[in-house]
Amino acid sequence: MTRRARRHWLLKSEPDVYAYEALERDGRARWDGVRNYTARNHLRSMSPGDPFLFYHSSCPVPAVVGIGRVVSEPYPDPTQFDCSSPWFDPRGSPEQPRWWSVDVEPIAALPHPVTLAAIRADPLLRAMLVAQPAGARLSVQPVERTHFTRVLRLGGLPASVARGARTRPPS
DNA sequence: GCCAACGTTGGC
DNA sequence: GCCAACGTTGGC
Repeated sequence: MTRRARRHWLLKSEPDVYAYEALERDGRARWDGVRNYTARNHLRSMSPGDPFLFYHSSCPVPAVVGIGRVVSEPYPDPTQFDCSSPWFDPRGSPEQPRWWSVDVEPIAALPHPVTLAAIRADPLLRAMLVAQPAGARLSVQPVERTHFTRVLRLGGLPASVARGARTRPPS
């Protein structure tokens, strides 16, 4: 059986709403509520095992603060069917879902968060979408492997951390 | 709080 | 299909 190469991603969250620490606390979370078609398309092309950068946005110091991994296949975002949810969307039906989710788990916090300013200041990183005016607002972004590795290096994590199976200690 | 950038909606 | 109006995101 052949496996497709891992893709790398960047997921944004406002720390006031759902911080990286919350993902560590929860151990696993559904990444739902994405209501942008480009971001949706990225979500839908994720595969279990794909690593991602966890980025804090709309806060005093926007930064990549941790990494995690996708742990499910993409599936219809249940909040679109829930009329009590703020993300309810009557245009989506179980037969023809409009919005998608994946489940994610934390891998590790970055010992040194990599700030947006640092990304822009680094010749190897400044091409990242998150640093571009055109990409800054996209909440689910693809990340090049070289960029992913570089962020880990600047953040003080060995690259092997993202490759291993489960690195969090059992609790 | 301001504002630039961009996505979405809806009239035509 | 075009485009103006509007809403949202997110850095500063």
